[in-house]
Amino acid sequence: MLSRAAANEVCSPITCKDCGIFGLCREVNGPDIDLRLPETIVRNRRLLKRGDLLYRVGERQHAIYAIRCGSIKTYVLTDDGRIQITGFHISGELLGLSAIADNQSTSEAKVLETTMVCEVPLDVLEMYCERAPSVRQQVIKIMSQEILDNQELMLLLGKKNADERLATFLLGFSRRFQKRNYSPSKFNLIMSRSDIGNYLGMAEETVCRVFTRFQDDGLLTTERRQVQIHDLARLKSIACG
Amino acid sequence: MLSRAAANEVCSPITCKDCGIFGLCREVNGPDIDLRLPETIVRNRRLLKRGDLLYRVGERQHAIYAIRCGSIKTYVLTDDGRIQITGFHISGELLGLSAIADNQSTSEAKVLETTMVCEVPLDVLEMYCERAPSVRQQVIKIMSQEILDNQELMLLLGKKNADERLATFLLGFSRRFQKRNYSPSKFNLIMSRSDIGNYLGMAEETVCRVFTRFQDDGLLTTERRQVQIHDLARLKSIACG
DNA sequence: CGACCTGTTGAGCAGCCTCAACATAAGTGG
DNA sequence: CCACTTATGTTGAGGCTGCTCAACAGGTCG
Repeated sequence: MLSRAAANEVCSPITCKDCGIFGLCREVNGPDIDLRLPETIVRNRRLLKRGDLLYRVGERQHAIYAIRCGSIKTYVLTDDGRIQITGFHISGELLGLSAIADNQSTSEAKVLETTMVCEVPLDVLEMYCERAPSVRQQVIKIMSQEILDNQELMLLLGKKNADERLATFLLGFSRRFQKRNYSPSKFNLIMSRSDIGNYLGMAEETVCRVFTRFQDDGLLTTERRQVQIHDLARLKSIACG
Repeated sequence: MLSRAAANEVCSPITCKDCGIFGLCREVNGPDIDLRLPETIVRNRRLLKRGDLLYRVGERQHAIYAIRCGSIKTYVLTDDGRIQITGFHISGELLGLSAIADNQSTSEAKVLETTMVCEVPLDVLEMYCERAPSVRQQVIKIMSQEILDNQELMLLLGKKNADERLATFLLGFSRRFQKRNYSPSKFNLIMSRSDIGNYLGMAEETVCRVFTRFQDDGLLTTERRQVQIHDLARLKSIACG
């Protein structure tokens, strides 16, 4: 069997091509070339290992980040330390958008596996938003998309039962992997059962039980974090929106 | 006792002063006057009555909206028609930001009481984003703030119990009314118990029961939608983040 | 090899939901 | 203006989904 890293993602030599702001970089080097912006929008790259915090609550935040390869979870906290995971982010996705409001992060980002991120300082981003219309439009589009994703999670947390939650979760990952030309029916989950449960608003044990039930029903096969979906259609009907 | 409308909001003659894009309008008429933008950013105003839909799922959406006076609830739906209310919006707030991603609304907006909205077409907004840096920054800030608010709701839906949910909800409204120079401790809720329950991910009956318990504990007094909070500090400690 | 982390399964319980009945306010039409 | 209908809010009883606590198996890593 493939190792976890090999199955989902492969880190290639550092280029701007695969990062979440690929579009931004492309625009800078392409259609808007008349702007003669001397440098790339990415000012720094950082290599992080499992458990590292990319940013934490209350910290001043001067940049947004794009994941080049690897994966990161983001979460918010209650006063007494309870955690709600708000997203699992994989290569090509942007992080830190909620900090733009007041340059201060209200959430935390923890690295799940060895991860490379591209850093875009907020002032550089602002400069590009000023000069490159397509960059500006893309930033707004990405933020709008994040609001949309959050709405879907709220629907899940507020109105779905355990089966629907897990089915929705698996479908989401299936689609995201497919978009990156990985298999939509066979993939490695990058996070623990406990993290899945936290994200979906249910106990770790309940996640296990639903996985077991899905497996007994012939919907899928699991072996720890490796998932093989056998009946995407039925999974969709369970997920229900 | 004051009527519901009179207690919370008073509609003044139509100016741009009180709407959510006041800042935008101000900028257009102020610091960036050198831009010589001929018109105001608001192109249309609409008067809506209780039950009207401002926009609905799947509809093409060409504008965002600012509430001048009144109130509107927004919600998303599952395939089988379950609803999750994602927000209650009052005067001065912006709606429809999630539609920018693909010019199509994935949520619905239903009017709770007679309401006046200002309409800003997306292309006009884009034009102002191009020419007025402060408008651009403000739009991004507002979207960032919405992401932040949604994160708080996810925390509530995923990790809080019934008491914490209602306390958090009441505090949120207390703060919003205070920001508008209304009393933070005495106000009219603009929505039904059923809507509160839906928003907070709990049954209408549970909302009632928690209200009753809070009242028995001397935290507050209610009479239908009129709420008087007696112990904001204790409510805060219950809300827990 | 032992310590630890992660995942799985069982038993019992509790918080909240569902269903039902009723009270009161608000809306509607004659 | 009143009688009727409808919408909204409140309270009770009982049941169910999913949580908590606990034990254990299998990987992983020093």
